[in-house]
Amino acid sequence: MSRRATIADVARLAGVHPGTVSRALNSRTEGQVNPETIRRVRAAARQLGYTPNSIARGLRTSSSMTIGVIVPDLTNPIFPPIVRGIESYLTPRGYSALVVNTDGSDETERLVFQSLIQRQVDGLIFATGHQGHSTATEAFELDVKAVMVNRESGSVPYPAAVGDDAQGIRASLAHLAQLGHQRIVHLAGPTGFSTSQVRREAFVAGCAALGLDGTVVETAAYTVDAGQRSMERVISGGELPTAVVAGNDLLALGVYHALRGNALRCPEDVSVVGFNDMPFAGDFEPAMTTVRVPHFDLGVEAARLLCEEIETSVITAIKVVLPVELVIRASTGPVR
Amino acid sequence: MSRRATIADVARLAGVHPGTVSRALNSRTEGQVNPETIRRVRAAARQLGYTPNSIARGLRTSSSMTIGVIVPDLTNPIFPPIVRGIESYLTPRGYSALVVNTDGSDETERLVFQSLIQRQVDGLIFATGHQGHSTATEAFELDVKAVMVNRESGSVPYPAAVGDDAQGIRASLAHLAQLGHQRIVHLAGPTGFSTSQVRREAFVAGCAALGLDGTVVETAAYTVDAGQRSMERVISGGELPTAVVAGNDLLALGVYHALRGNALRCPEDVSVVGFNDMPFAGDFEPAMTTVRVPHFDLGVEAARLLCEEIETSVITAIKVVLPVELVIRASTGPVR
DNA sequence: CTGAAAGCGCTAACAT
DNA sequence: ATGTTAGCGCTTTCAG
Repeated sequence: MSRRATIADVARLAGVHPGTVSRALNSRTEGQVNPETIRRVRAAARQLGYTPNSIARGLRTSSSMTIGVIVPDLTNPIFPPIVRGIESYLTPRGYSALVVNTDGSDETERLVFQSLIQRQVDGLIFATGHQGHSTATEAFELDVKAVMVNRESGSVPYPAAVGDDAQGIRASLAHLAQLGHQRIVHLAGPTGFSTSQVRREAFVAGCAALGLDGTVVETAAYTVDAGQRSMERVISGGELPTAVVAGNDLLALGVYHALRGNALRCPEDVSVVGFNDMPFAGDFEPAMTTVRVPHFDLGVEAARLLCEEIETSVITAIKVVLPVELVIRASTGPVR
Repeated sequence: MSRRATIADVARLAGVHPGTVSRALNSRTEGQVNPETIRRVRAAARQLGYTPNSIARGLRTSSSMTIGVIVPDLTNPIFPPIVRGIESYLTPRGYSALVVNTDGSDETERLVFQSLIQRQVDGLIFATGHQGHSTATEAFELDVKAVMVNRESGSVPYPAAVGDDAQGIRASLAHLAQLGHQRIVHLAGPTGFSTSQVRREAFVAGCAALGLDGTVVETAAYTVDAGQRSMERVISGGELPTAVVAGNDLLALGVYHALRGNALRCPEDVSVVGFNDMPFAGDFEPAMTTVRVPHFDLGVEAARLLCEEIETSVITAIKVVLPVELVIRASTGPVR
């Protein structure tokens, strides 16, 4: 990469002072400079192929115009839409999103957090909230502006953009009750996540309200394997439920696998409801009944909350809850 | 965010010159400084919670330690694994990956390219290669170091990490021939992408070699909808093939939809082979026979090629081709 | 082994 | 409306 033109080169060619070039090229300050001069500066800049060096600008203005986004694993299909939503808000405002993965490890998260801080990010979006979230605590103590997305913080009063988990579970339960289901198992996501807790509590409350025989079964992680293992325990435990409300779609997929492995059919033997409506959930075998969470919009809202926090410099512990919608497909049917 | 400690603060506390702090804290130069001094500097740094400002360092060293990654759409399930592969190579080497989306628009790509250049990225990884790829041409002319991943460049001699597309198609054809299929349609991806072209040529050559009756049908994009539309044309066109080799899994999913919409069964009426083995391809209805492409490893190789280019400053127009593997599942069966 | 000094490219007071 | 000056935080010669 050959040496690139600087503001000094442009100034020389346009016959003005570097400071003037800076003012002429910045939309906020171009009002302070003669239109004719602006024209000359622009021409010189174009001729030299000048591109502002945002590193130098960032050093001077102490704002990098980049936002760190911390996700557990980009490969989990709910995160790409969230990230795209974040970018769709940030990009038009001149920010870039620096996305990093933690693989669910607090240790890794601390490392990537450090690297984001070194890069002088203007703010952080955590998709990794959980109880005892030490990185969020550290960020909070360092006065780093941040928000949570999808999951709420388990440890600090950062704003959050989340889906209406409780409503999603209530809708699932109502749907199952209407189909005649009575004995229902909830495969609860791992403890420590706000999503797991809210969904679990909504399940218990919902069963009580509808007079259903609900049982909560733990899972070790939000993964297909964990869902399969937990469901296999349910199956071998005797009394089969007629329906399963899974903590998310991955767990529901694990339920599919366990059912198939035990020559049980879905929905004929057991109905299954997922959560998230991850991409292609409608193409699974059987097409999955699940709760659609507006992940893209969650990303947009999180970015908006963060930008407001950055601009106003006040940490408003607001929570934005977006509505969810039960999508009924082929994995649920009448009890028989 | 309160004012953070700088190297000057550390120097003052440790009673040394800022230059010495810099040397003491940098692994490449710490050999030049007294161990006892290093200890004192480290203690002072820890006490102040000092974090190096990589923006300032980048300005001084004119290297940002960030790599731009340009993808069409993170929401397309083949890209997250590629991105993770890239990061897995870059992160341990101190680089960060700045991922941006183009949504397949050259205009958007030029914009994000500009923003990456302003951010002084040390190199670029394009997952967007195609014929007349103007952004790659621009990058090349600006002497920007870059590599291609998944698709080769249609316009400039940048190195590329790609899967063995031709081999994948040959394996698919051999599998279908063995099941007795004769009349086979290839749903070719849109022209202009190296993947489309290589797969299409391999299909034609493979059919000739195996004595199969192969027909190529165009698609407008690598999407489910485009696959469905093209397959519907095939179905309404009369003579139904006994098997379809789709340009990728999304197109194959579109074939599923078209078949279902016309009360045709897969694989009983038509066998279908996809390409990529995208996540959850085994959970579709029916479980998809497809060619597994090692996307994560493609990302690793691309990052490696780029780092070599950055370090040696020579653009070696190398191509790394990774092996692929046919994964046989339930969407292909004997002809009947 | 350490200090001194310069400067990466830019912006923002201040002065004119 | 434009020029002048200083300096963001760091690394890297050059001296000593």
